[in-house]
This record gives sequence, C-alpha cells and structure tokens, in this order.
Amino acid sequence: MNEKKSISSRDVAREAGVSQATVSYILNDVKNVRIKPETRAAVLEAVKKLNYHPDEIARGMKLKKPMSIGVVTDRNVTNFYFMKTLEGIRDGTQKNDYSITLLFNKPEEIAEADYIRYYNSNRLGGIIFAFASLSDEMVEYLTTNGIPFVKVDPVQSSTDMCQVCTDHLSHIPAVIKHFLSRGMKRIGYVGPSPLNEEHGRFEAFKEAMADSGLAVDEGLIATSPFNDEEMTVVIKKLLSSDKRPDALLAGSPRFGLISLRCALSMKLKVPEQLKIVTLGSSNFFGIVYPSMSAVELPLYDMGFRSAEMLSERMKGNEMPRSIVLPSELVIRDSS
Amino acid sequence: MNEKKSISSRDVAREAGVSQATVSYILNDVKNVRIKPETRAAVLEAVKKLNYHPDEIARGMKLKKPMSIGVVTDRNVTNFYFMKTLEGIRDGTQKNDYSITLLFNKPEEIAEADYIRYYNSNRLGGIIFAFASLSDEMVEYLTTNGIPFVKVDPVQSSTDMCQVCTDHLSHIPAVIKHFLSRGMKRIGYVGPSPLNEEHGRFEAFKEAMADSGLAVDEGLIATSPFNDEEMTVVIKKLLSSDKRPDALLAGSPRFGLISLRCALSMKLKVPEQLKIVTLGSSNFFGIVYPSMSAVELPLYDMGFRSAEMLSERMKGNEMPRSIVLPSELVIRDSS
DNA sequence: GTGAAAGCGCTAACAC
DNA sequence: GTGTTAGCGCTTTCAC
Repeated sequence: MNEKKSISSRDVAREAGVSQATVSYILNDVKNVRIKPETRAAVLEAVKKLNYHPDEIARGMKLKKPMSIGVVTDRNVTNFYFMKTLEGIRDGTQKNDYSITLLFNKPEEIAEADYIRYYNSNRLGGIIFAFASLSDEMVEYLTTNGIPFVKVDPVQSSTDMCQVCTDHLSHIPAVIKHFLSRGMKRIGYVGPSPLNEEHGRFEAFKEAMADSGLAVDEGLIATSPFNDEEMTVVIKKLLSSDKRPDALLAGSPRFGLISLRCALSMKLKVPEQLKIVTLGSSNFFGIVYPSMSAVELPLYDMGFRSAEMLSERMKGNEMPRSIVLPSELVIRDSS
Repeated sequence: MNEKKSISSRDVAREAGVSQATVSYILNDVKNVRIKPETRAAVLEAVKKLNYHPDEIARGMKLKKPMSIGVVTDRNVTNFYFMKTLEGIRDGTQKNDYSITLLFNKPEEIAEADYIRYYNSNRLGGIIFAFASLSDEMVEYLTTNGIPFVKVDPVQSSTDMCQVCTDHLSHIPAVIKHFLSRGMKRIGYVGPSPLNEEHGRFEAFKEAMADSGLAVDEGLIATSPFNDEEMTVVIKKLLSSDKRPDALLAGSPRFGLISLRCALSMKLKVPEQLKIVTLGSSNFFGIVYPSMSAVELPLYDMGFRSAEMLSERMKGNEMPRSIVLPSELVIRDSS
C-alpha cells in the first residue's frame, strides 16, 4: 500500500534515454554545460512523467552541505516574541533554502546539547539562539569549535559574539520624559531578578533617571524572579506603600501586565493614578484594558537579520559582530 | 580557519586498527554481532580521541529514513497555543530521534507547498498540522499520496483524517449552567465568522442553550472576521444595546479578551454586570484583570499525542483515526 | 553535448 | 569476532 517506491535520477535517465549525469546537469542548471534543447525537454518530461524529486539527503551527502539551521530557544519563552521572530528567520533563510530545525534549550546538558550533537552530525549548518539563555562557556565552546551561530535577543550581550539586538533600552529616557511631561513625580521600576538574568534593564533605568536629574528611590523599585505569584506579591507590596510610585517602567511584558492587574485590583486608576510603560512586545498589549504602552521590539526584523547574518557566517564571510535594530516607543492608554 | 576537517568512520577504523564495519557494529550496537571487549574499547577510545561524530546525512541516506518531521502552522498563529503544543511535539518525537522542521503554511501555494517538496525530497518523514488551515484538497492529496500526517487542533474536523483534538466544545453546557447558576438571564455568544472557519463553536453553543431550555436570541450574538477592529466594533455594538447580554461565551481567546476590553471601556463591571467565559487558552488569562475564565486546552498533550500518532503512522502502524483529549473549564474572576 | 565512472560516509549481507 | 564488499542517490571530473 504505502510502497513509497522511490524514483531516482537513474530512472529518469533511463526513461529519457540519457545518462544520469545529463539529468543532473539539467536539473541543477550547471553552468559550462550546454544541453541540447530537445535533450533537456525530454528529460524534463521524464521528470514530470515519473514525478521525480531529487533526494535531498543524497544530495546533501554529496555536497556536504547541511540543509538546515537550528533555532534554539528556552522552553518558557514568551510565545509572541518567538513566533514573530521565527517568521523573520524563515524569510531570512528562504533564499538559501535552509529549513528550520527547532530545538529547545535543556539546561541540564552542558556541551552535549541537542544542537551540538546535531551540528556535529551534519544536520545543522549553524545555530540561532533566539531569546535563549546562552552561557559564556557555551559561547566559548561554539567559538573555539568554529560553529557558526548568532544570538538574537532584545538586549545586547556584553560577551563578544555575533548577535542581533535592539536599542530598546535607549528609549528609556524618552519613557522617563513622557512620565515627567505628564506630571508624574514618583517613577518606579519593576523587573526581573536576579541581576545576572537582567541584562542591564535596571541599570539603564537608573542611568536614564540620573540623566533627567532624578534620584532613584529604593522604595519605588521591585524585583522578583520570573514567576506570577512572586511578581504579584512584590508589586502589590510596592503599590500599597503610602509612598507608592505614580509611574512605572516594567522590565518585561509579564511584569507590565501583572503591574496593570495589581493596580486595577487595588482600585488604582490607570493611567490617572498610575502610569505604566512596558519594555517589550506582546500581541495582547493592544487589547487589554487599558491598552498597554510599550517599547515595542522589531521582532520580525530581528529574526530576518539574524538569519541573514548566520547565512553569511556559514559561507565563511566575516560579518559585523552585532547589529542593533531600532525599537519604538508606542504610547497607548496605560500612560 | 574554518576547516571543518571531517572525521569519518574510516578514520576511526584506521586509528583503532579495525575495519570500518566493526566501527559501525559497535556504534550501532548491532545485535547478532558480538564484539570482543578490547576491540570495542579500542574503537570507543579512537572515537573519543578523534572526536568522531557519525554523519547523519550519510546515515540517513543509507537507511532511507528521514530524520525529521515537519510541523506546519499558519503564519498568524501568534498565540499561546503553538509553543506549548510544540513542546509536546518535541517530547513526543524524542524517543524516535526525529528532529522538528518548522514550516509555515503559505496559502498561495497549492500542492507545491514547502512541506510537500520537503517530503518528496526525503527531508521529512511525516507532517503535523498544528492549528493550521488544511483544505480538503490537501487532505485528499496527502492521503492519496500516502504521506503520513496528523492534524492537531482544538476542534475535531469532520473531514476524515488522523487528528488530535479536544472535547472543549462539550464543556459549553457547563458554561451555560455556570451562567444560569449565577442568575444570568441573557446569555450571548461572540465568535469568529464566517461559519466555515468556525468549526462548530456557534452550533455547539446553540445546542447547549437548547439543552438548557433556552432560546438563542439573535440580538445577543455577534460574529466577526478575525481582526481586532472589526471585532471591537461588533462587540461594542452588542454591549451597547439596551438588551445587552449579561453573560458571554467567547469563541476564542482574542474574542474573550476584546470582549473584556470593550466591557471595561464601556464601564460595565465584569463580572458583576457581564460575565465572560472564553473557549481556549492563553498564558495571559491568569494575569489580566479581571482574570479570564476559560475552557482550557491540553496544549502540551495535544502536541505529545499527535507526535506519537504520527510516529506510529510513519512506521506503518494503523492508529485510531482521532484522539479526543479532555479540556477543562477553569473559572476565574471574569465569571 | 553527453556519458562512464568514481566516490561522498555510511550500513549490512556475506565470507572467513 | 571481524573484515570484505557492494551499494544508497547523487554530483562531477574527465573522456569522447
């Protein structure tokens, strides 16, 4: 029934009364080889008639060129980031005809991660780390072993490597100014802890505050691990203080949304009594109430550019080490 | 620099002073072949010393067994569904050591879709359609060509094919009862149109209403294409009617969230003046305010089971045509 | 212009 | 127990 009876180029050759080589020449449009039109026509017809499709595995073997690139991400990655970026990656690899192999980071495994195994066994030509944690040891390993990879993440990593990131932190001063222009006095920050997972968001906030001549009041800051319950607790605590903030920069979409939720549940009016701006995008920001202001990331482009960058590296071309993409402050109803 | 100087099993054989076949036997743990322990040790050592990794492409070629399965989805699936399901798929394919090739449905292409090309060229052993539109013609094509595939979607398709779906529609009566028990009188429905993209949600609603002895009031129904603006317009219209619903079943997460937003923006109190329950999951349901009641889908399991099912089909084993997974009504603050 | 033949790295039937 | 050998389906050099 399911007899996937494989048609090979040999079959096509036989059918068309030519040699296997000729079939290959024609199908690959090999230059420096001129084929007589009628031969070509005959072969093409045989291809159609037999419904022949070249076996990419065999082809890949001969060519010694992996057909796929790996995209690795963490299991808990926020969906919206990833899918949009993936679309970009897809389009960015299209012309090189790489397929996308999806991989999840498994923290347990060190240097025997799936993607290393796959790379070593020729299944992957390179790797994109999309919103994935990537240890310095791993970067070291990848680099010394000459494995082409690029990291794509909103925030620029200080570790030296090929990366695509955004300038979204540079919009924080504009956020502060926005708050100030609306007459806000007590500007706070909520975001993830610990600091090593934090990627400079809080630092950038402090700097922006200083640049605006504002001191950072520890009482207006709340950090928490990335976990709904803990986040809720610390944010509620922050908002119930008698010297609570009247404006909040949220370090991530989840922090932003939970801040909003906490405020509303405490009967604080947003944006009247509390303004919120979030770092990062979500496709829900436009449809929560009130809609969420945010520094939005160029997710699609991040994917596209990282794919391009990886393709170049895979060809051995040197590339700029990092690309910084513009993000955008979108003011909605929450601020 | 980047001289990926390939180590082959031949190199290992030479290094260990054995034949290539022996290396293969050892590495593949071939049964019916007993290897002397010291030979095995020598080979293993050579493997380690040379840092040898079998070339999976060559292996795949010999074995004529694709190494990957394709997961295709629509480009606009930016929702929570997909990633969770992917995780399940990942884990469900793990033991068969298939990798996951991600593909996007491109509506333009008919039978020359990427996944068909990939399948034909032996890059894919089978296909999972996850929350992807799948035309009857395509099902027909896949079936007649013996291409193993399974569809995974919350709703069971009436077209005959292998599918993994959920019983979430069967929770609608419980939703109605929940509304009634809270004293609600005017139960409405908002959801996607047109009806052919609708997958029986509205139908199920009508039936459930009838079963509870309730008539469906056309004035309590709103449908709209899947587009924030249009959805907002029709829902606002619905809610501003003087005979507006006091309870709403939303046909999708987006409809649910937009309903919530519309209600709040119109100063309707949720859940006091309007109760909402949504069909489908989102990782934001718990952190919007008020948190959203929903019939939650077993997303991870849906992925896992579909992967298992596909694996079986790829082995040629007959499987039940469809698996219905249990979903769960989760009452939160919006109802 | 086209064909014969070698060989990519692997597996497996068969020989010893 | 282990080696020899014959391909898998393709590309490509070299001959004609």
